[in-house]
Amino acid sequence: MRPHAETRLALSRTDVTLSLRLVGAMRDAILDGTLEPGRHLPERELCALFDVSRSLVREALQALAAEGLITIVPHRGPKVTLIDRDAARDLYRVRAALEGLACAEFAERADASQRDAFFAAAARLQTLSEDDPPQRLIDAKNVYYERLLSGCRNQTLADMFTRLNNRIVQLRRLSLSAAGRLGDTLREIAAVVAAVERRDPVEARRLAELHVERAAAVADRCFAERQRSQAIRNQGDADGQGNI
Amino acid sequence: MRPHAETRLALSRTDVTLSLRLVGAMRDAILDGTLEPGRHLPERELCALFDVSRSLVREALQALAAEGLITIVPHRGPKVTLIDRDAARDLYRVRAALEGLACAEFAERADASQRDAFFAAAARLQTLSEDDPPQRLIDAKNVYYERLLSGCRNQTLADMFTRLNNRIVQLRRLSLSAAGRLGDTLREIAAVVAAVERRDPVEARRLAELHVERAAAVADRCFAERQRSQAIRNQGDADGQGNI
DNA sequence: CAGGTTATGATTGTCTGACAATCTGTCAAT
DNA sequence: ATTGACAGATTGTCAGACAATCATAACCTG
Repeated sequence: MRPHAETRLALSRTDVTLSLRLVGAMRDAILDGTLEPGRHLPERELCALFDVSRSLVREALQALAAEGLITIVPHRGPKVTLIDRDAARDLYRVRAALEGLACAEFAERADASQRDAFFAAAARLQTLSEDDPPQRLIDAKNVYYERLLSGCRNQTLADMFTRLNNRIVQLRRLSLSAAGRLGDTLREIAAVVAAVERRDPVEARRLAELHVERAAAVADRCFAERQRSQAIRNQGDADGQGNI
Repeated sequence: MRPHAETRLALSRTDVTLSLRLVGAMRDAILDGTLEPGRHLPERELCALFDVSRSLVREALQALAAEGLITIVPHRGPKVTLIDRDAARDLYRVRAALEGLACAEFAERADASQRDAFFAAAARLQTLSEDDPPQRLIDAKNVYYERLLSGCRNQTLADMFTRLNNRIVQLRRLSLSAAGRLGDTLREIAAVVAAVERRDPVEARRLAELHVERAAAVADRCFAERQRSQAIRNQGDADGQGNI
């Protein structure tokens, strides 16, 4: 399993089948907001949209449902999972634990080149400001996490974190735009990176958890505001998503 | 989402369709070892085994693959995921983080009845000894975890932990039988429960993590022994499972 | 008009059969 | 023994069919 010389030469066995590409395409469409949260997704519509047969659509739906990105209610069809305030809180708490673990693992296990790559991504992140286009920020953060996870040498952690993060993406679209938050974010991350740099897993973990908790608080405040402004007009579709 | 009175009366919308029952049946078959780890699973064989069509089998396979219980290599078909030593280590590290979080959350958020139920399960666990049939031990542990998770009031955490635990089950079949381990296990758990009882989330978390780390060490030792005894006879199917 | 009932259309759940693409193993040829 | 070609088995993908169920509109009935 550990990459030997030959492993580098092997062509990727993934992404060859239509099935896999479909799952990827649907996932992307959900993550980038093309398929909005809460949206109902009739199978035939998906067939037309991606130009594949119903079999493939249904297989892909099963996979995405297992990832939590869509929610299937029997006989009623799939919907893009909608995250309410409580669910968001839940997600962030788990994320705090996983991100903390990731930072600790990285601090302990990453090799020199993985550390270099990670610090480079962290430095790149610090150069950004609120004026930059949001996509650039998102990309930079993705690279940062990608390298963090790859240095952990823990595939299970990487998979679980990535999935969790995917589910949170739609929230970030709201909470990241919170005014003045970027500065705090970068400071918090810098502290984490510093701890990682001096190979202090305990402190890296603590700071990473703190960072996520702060982000969660911001997100929760966004929910509170949205809730207040939207008043009491939405009770029809507020449920129907808890039991994934 | 929070269980109100009506929620208790609602009939489970789940488990009605054949599809869902199939996934459950296949999951059970993997967890109880009927389908051994590493075993190749041709679709037609599964069709015959569960008496359903290929469509359903393929959908179920997608779901289980997303859970990590089976591994699908394109054009080569599905296999029951085999967990090697490194993967086991990875799983246990994540589990330590999640179990620690769960205990902390429970200590902070469980209500009186959830605490009662949990303590009862913990007490039941303490009554067991190495002489009891292993199935009874497994059942008791399952109840313990079930109540722990339900008291966390965090569905995401419950789902992720349950899945992780499912993947670890096949390991437990080996490591739990480690001689003399049960006493330690029970002592460690008792310490966790005590911390939960006095509502000390920080300590509960620390002790839970410690407990899982100990279990991981035992499992790793089992791997080391098995590796030494099995020598070098298995290189044909040792790989083929890293990239889930 | 309110409230419940039935008919209707749309969507999902499940099966079957088909065929191309790909893998695995065999067997002959060098 | 290595190479190459071939055959059988398995997966990947599609299309079509029909029953079960849901959502809704039309319909009674009081």
